[in-house]
Amino acid sequence: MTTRWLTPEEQRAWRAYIAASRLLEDAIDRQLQQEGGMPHLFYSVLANLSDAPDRRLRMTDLAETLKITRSRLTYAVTRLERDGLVRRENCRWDKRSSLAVLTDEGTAVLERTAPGHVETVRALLFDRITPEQVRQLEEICTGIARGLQGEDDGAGAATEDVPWRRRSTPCQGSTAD
Amino acid sequence: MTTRWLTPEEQRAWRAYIAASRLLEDAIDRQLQQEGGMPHLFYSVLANLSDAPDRRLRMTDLAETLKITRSRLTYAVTRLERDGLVRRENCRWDKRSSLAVLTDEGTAVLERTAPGHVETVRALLFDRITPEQVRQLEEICTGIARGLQGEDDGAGAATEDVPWRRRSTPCQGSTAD
DNA sequence: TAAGTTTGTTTCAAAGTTGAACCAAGCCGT
DNA sequence: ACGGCTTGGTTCAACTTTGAAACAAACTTA
Repeated sequence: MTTRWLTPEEQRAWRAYIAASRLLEDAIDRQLQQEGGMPHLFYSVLANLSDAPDRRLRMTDLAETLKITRSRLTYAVTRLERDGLVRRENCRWDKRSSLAVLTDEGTAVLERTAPGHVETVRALLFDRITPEQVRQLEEICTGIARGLQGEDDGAGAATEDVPWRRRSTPCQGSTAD
Repeated sequence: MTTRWLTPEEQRAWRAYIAASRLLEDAIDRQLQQEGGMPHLFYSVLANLSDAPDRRLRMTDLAETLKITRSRLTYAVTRLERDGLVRRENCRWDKRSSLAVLTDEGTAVLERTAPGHVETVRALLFDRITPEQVRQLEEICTGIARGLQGEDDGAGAATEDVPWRRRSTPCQGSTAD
């Protein structure tokens, strides 16, 4: 079958998207690196832990919400652990699992870093688009993400609710990425 | 001044965006790595050269359109050169500049790889959003990108039109990223 | 319960990225 | 023509990411 090339509109959108996403990530990484001494992903690890019940999360669950590989997360947590911002803990119910726990120092760093980060995200993104566009963006991205993750883990049966699989309870969450 | 945290809508949009962009890039990188033996960025280098007049571009110009650092581009081109897909050439007008030139082999690889790539972009993105959303996406991304690049090079005087700075002439361009 | 499978995590080497430092070559004013 | 500034590109070490392989602890089933 002959390739369905992109229409001119699609091409423009695609190029704009590539450009925007690269520029945005770069800018955020730079800001966070300068003011927090860590790349965006590492910040997200802290932020997600901070929003989790008891400030701890299983490696796999964290990797899944962050949409990264387990291997990548292992590296990040190892580094954050070396810096004392996170600590590893063994899961009591499943000896295979390990939990990443946000330390007090990690919390402090996060609290010190969050305002600048949010400021940046605002300045670069939300201050530049209308509320209507915020909705559109969410809508678009949600759809894309759904298509991309569901592919293998099927929208099938809900995960059994064993204690160590409990999903995060509502929290403040103003810093999470 | 107290931080202006993200509203719930903004948070949802931000998270959705992060998730979608990570998943999307990963999927595209995987596809291209498998079927083309190179990451997305390297493909984009080939695609952009292919669309350039005479299939060649100054390193700086290429880096600028790709929104990456010169250093990163140097690495990519070095690798592509090793693989014979790109060749470096000295600029006749400015001895500092070097041009990246797409070789015949590079063209061949690109032509062989492009359909699969476009297919993927379609399947993961454009087949999942409405034409209206394509427009919205372009609009949003264009705005963000504008804000992010203009910051230092000011929207000021247009670059002088010396021969080796000539901007690309219209081409087919159905594969460019 | 032993064998086989799946799940959770880490390890390791190869690949790619970052940012600062460096070297030329052009540009400008004197 | 000389010094100083800017521009184009590369280099290098430190860091991060990738993906396959290795382990170990559950789970399943005969």
